Amino acid sequence: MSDQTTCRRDARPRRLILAGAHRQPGYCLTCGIRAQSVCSVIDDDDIARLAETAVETLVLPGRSFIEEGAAATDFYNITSGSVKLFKALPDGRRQITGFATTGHFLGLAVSDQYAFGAEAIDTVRLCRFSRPRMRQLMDDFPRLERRLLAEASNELVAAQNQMLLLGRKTARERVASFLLERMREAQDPAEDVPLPMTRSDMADYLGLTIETVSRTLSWMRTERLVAIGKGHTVRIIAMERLQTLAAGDAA
Amino acid sequence: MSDQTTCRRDARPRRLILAGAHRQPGYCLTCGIRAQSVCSVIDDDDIARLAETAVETLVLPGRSFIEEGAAATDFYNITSGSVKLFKALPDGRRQITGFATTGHFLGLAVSDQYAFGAEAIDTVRLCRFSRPRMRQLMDDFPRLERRLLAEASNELVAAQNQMLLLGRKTARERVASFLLERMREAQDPAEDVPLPMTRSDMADYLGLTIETVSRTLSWMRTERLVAIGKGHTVRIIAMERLQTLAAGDAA
DNA sequence: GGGCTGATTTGATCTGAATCAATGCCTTTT
DNA sequence: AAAAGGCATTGATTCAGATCAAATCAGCCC
Repeated sequence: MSDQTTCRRDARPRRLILAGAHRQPGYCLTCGIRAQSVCSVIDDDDIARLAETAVETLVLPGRSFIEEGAAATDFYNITSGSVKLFKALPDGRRQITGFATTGHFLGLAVSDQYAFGAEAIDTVRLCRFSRPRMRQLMDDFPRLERRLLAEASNELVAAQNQMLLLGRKTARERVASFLLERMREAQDPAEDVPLPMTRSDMADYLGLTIETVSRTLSWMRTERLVAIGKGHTVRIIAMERLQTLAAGDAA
Repeated sequence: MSDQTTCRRDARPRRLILAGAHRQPGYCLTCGIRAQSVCSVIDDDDIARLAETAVETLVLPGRSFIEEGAAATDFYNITSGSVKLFKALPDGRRQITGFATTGHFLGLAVSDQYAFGAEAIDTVRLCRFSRPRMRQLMDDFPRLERRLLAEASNELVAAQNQMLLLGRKTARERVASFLLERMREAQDPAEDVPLPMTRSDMADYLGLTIETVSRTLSWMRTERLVAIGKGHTVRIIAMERLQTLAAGDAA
């Protein structure tokens, strides 16, 4: 743990640059997740402008690509994989402020510097947009700025819900809320809820400890609220009871 | 307490409408806080457009003007007074997500409905802008939308800091952080820190109880970190020690 | 298959803050 | 001026979750 912490603090963010900027519009034209991301507001006619701005990046599991406090030079759009966003205290205490996945746009919560760090949970692919270029795109395409404002609004709503959870919910209510949120985020809600992150990450997101997260999941299994599957998945069995618990409505 | 809670839940938001929309640009031209608010991006030449959109509103202490879950019809700009923004659970547990004061623009954290409630701490004056009209202004004045995106970004940064506080800080660290934040918000940082809200509100903001907030302030007084003044003010005595405590850096 | 490492679960004990209770203080009302 | 009401402080006790410790599990590598 101490070795990992040291390594994480001193290591420069490492990632593979695939090929630098792709100057051909085909890059963005063939993007599989364009429809669900902020890029969808740019028409096919103008797609070259977008493509010349985007730099595709691969980040290996456990590697970070945004360092808290660093100068805010870029925006990022996640094209595949899972990312944890976090803030840390000097003694290593950590609060994960969000989990981001395919289609999430990162970089709105900044002033001059990044207010958070970002680290890949599994293998992650990103498009990186430099802030000056993005600024120019926003000026040229007002729809883009409008879309970013909508993204920011959604993030603010989510942040307020997280504050309520952290400030006032019990451990059980927090874990229940977390499972339901993960389910909503999944591409196919009918399947098992994918939980690619560790118990430690969940704890850092919920303001709890690893042991309490584990204990609570075990309690839910015993109460037949969920079934804990293999390969980092959870199946929700008693959906309404879980929702009642998450809403703070249990008797 | 229960009587107040009941009243607060059932009462329709009450406020005084001063005179309806002011159709004369003089209204916004003479606004004392325009320079520090989002309205500053609108030039004097175009001020009539702004004035015809703004509805001045007076809200008495204790009254709410935004109801969580209601249809999001308006934005608000605070022109004087203090406001608490909050989310509530069914059993009355409450999390204050922010304190807003002069110059704060409210209404960005919404989807179709308001995700939070807002209530006046003291006498509050507001300008209200209907969302359709504001939408039109944003289209006509791209600077405005850009400014709102910057406001949203700042709010996201603040939200992340609040998540860190709620998720990982001790009670002492929380109260210290709160005092420093209030000091930064005050118009004149050289004077005593104004705390117009009750201990209960502080507790709901910090994820603590009334007693813990009071105990912690008393401890700080005993340790000569602060002096607790009359009329809802606190004077910070040992600034650096308080900053160290708030940063989670105390030994 | 065996060994190793990191993650997860489980058990026992501890603790920071919550809860409950009472008192004090300040402001408003009569 | 006295009473009432609301807020703040203080003391005693309790408790939800943290901390500490150990056992088990899962995945990877040889």
